[in-house]
Amino acid sequence: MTKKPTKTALPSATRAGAKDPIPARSEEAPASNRATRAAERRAAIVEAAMDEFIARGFAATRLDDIAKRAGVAKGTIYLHFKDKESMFEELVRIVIVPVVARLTTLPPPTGTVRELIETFASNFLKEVIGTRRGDLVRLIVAEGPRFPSVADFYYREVVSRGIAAMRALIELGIARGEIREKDLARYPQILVAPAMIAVIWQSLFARHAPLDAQDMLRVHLDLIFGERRTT
Amino acid sequence: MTKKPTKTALPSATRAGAKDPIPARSEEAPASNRATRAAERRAAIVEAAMDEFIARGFAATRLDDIAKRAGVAKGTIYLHFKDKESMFEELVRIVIVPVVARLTTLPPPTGTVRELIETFASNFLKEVIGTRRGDLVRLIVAEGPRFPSVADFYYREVVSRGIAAMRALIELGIARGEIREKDLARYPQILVAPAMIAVIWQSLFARHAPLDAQDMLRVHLDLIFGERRTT
Amino acid sequence: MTKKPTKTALPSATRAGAKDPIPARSEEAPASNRATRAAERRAAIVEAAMDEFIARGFAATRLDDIAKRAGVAKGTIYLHFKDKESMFEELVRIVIVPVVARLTTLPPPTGTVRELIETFASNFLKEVIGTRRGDLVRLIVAEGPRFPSVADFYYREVVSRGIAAMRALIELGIARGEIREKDLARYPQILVAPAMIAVIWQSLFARHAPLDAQDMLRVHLDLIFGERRTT
Amino acid sequence: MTKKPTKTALPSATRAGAKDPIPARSEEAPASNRATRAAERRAAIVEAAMDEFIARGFAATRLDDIAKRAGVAKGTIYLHFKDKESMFEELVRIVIVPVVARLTTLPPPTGTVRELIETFASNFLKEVIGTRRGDLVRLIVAEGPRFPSVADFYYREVVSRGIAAMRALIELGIARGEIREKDLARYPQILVAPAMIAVIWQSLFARHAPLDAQDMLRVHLDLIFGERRTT
DNA sequence: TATGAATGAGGTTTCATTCAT
DNA sequence: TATGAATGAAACCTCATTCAT
Repeated sequence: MTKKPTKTALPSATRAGAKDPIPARSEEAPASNRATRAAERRAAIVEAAMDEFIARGFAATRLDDIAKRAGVAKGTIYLHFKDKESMFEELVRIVIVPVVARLTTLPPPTGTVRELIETFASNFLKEVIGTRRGDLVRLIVAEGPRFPSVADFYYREVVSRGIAAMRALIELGIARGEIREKDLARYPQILVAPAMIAVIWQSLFARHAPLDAQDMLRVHLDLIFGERRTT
Repeated sequence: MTKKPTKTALPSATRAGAKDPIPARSEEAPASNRATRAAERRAAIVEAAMDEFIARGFAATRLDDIAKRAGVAKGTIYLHFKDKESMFEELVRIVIVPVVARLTTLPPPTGTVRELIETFASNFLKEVIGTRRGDLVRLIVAEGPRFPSVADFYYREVVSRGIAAMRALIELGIARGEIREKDLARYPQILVAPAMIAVIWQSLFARHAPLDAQDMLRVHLDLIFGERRTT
Repeated sequence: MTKKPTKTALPSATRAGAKDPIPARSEEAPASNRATRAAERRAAIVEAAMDEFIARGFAATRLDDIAKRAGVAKGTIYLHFKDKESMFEELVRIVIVPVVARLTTLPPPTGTVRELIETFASNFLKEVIGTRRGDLVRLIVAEGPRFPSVADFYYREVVSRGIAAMRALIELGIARGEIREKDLARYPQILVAPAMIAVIWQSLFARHAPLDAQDMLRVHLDLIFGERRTT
Repeated sequence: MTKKPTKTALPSATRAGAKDPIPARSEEAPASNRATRAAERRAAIVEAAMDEFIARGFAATRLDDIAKRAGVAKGTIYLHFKDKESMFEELVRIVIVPVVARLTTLPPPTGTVRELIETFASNFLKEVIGTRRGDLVRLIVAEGPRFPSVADFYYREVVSRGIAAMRALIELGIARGEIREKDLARYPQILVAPAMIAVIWQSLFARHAPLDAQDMLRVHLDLIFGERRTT
């Protein structure tokens, strides 16, 4: 018994339909050809790697664990990624791109600006706070300085777009007279700051003092729109 | 690499006292005895370790580099710290405690609440943004989940106190009629959120889009206090 | 820098023909599949480790030397054993088990009890004295107190069985009238004591005063069986 | 370890009269001068080192622990011993010499040979079994091969003398007709073998199966002297 | 003589990466 | 394409020894 049998026994099936729509259609597509199999494996690796990187950070994550969690051999990872570092960099892209894609498919703006922002923020909080996507934000904050390409990508794809979108909304609100503070358009960061804080708070301090992010956001919007809103 | 020998630049400090009855020690190099030397070394290690941990994160930091940067041998570190992990945990305490101590030495509250907050925040930004203390915040965000004791300590010593202090100020502002949004007292996090965002922004995105934290804070305070203030 | 740079200086030459039956059988062993190769490596590590542990004791043995002697990389050892300590513990089992297995395949007891014991002891001495198995006994004596599990295992598998077997023989001898000293059955240790002493003597004092273990044993049996036997 | 120990060459002068009568006269010599203090420290180091070496073996013993146990600073050890290896070698001498000295001051042989041996053996067992002296035997068995000078010294001072003394006794017994087995004089080891076994048994297996060494020895002597003795 | 902080070589162990199958 | 045994550089940590006090 010199070796731990491990086996972990959680092949890709385990988290099957849980996250993205990609993997584990094995029963309905038994004839899965080679390309499909490869794509499934790659997806499994991506899933597993995200989980591990989020849980441990880049340096402390072992490829061995990723392989086990993905249900592939260690060497297989190198068929899909050049090395650990570029895997991490690609990963962030792979995970972020569909999120951005979905967000940029904005619903047609209807209602007041406050309603728009409130709806958007509410969805954001629901989909991010306490989820893996929230941890991804924390991961980027953590590893950004050591992975400038990751920080750059994140800024380009997420932050700058988000800031621009917020600015557009703020300007609309100002034009419509919903927002009085005109300088807010220069700092859309203020709009999202509480949401970011909520995400980080959740990871670090939730067990000491739970934070009702939705309610906090409502108070914040009251500050900006200067009125009370009964939710 | 990151090495920076430093050498601590200890002057020769001709140890006197015990033997030579003719001291002849320079008045500016006071009795560098063994305990003092040890304390200096420990301080050098703390400095070096903070730099390395901030630059690389916990897992990627090599004790070898810390030793080189501190100008001591590898083994010397183990005279002061049990192992890498407890060194990290102690480090956060060592660096945070004096900061907290200074902040809790509150200046006598004079002027309007807005002036109080503005002064405090301005000092905070000046002393934190872009400094190692700001990076420490990012480090805690990054490593917190893997070092619960660090997150706990930070919450207990910094976050909970800061929240309490902010809440007191907010309630004072509400009582004095400076702040209209009464619910703000329930979420002092809103007050500090832009400052936190500024700290993180500085680490990650400053080179893409510099952020005038002081000005942003002024806008934020305008939202809260509902008036324009000429700085 | 208190010790010489070591140099080890025991390249593959050391174990030359001694243990590796492994290589260069390319034409007759085409079926050397991965599992077989792994088993061979494991066996090589076991061999090398036994040699090193016997030569230096547990604490002074370097895994580096074991690896070199076994012709594998240092990391390979950790594919087969959890760490140095459990390697040592397993090793003792690995080496002892087949010996015990062979001994418990008792030959059919024929002849007088003295003949039985004499044959058994003679074989024992031939197979143990001056061989690595003898050194293993010394190793267990040396490390036993620091490895209770090893001492326990050795007691359970070897000592208690050996004692029981000796006791059975003694009782048979008493019943048949060959042995007069009835109390001997209470202390079968007396029967084997000279053999143990011979093993230890061989390791420590042979170069000062060689000991004819076979002859000594004959004298000892004369004491027990009370008669002269012409060998 | 890679260094050959040896270095032997310690002439008897080294420890000349230095160590036997030394220790602990602190209460009767309150004016303990420097030489006395040094001798006391040295004795404390010897005591502590023996305990540690016996408990852990040579390689696993830390000078730090010896120093702590002896109540001196680590550096002090180097004022008394050249290094760890020669300390170990000297230690064995220091501890063994007075024992040998006492044993060689034999009481005048009176009574039957069996009585002589019985008395001697009884004292031996009482003073050795389960005491640190017994562990010293095990220590020498353990470290002997790596410290030839220790094994040599032990053989010269203890083993060869003991064998010679036993042989003389056996020959006396044969001459007096107490011992019938004349060949026993060629293997005095047989006489002491059970005692040695008892010593080792005590260290390793006592908790599994306690051994009444005194009683075992009586049975053994019955074998040799061919008679029953009522104790 | 005594101290103990400091050293740094060397030990054990880990893990990203390779490569024969 | 996939595997996973094997590698070996490099990390953490220990501890015999030195030396300034």
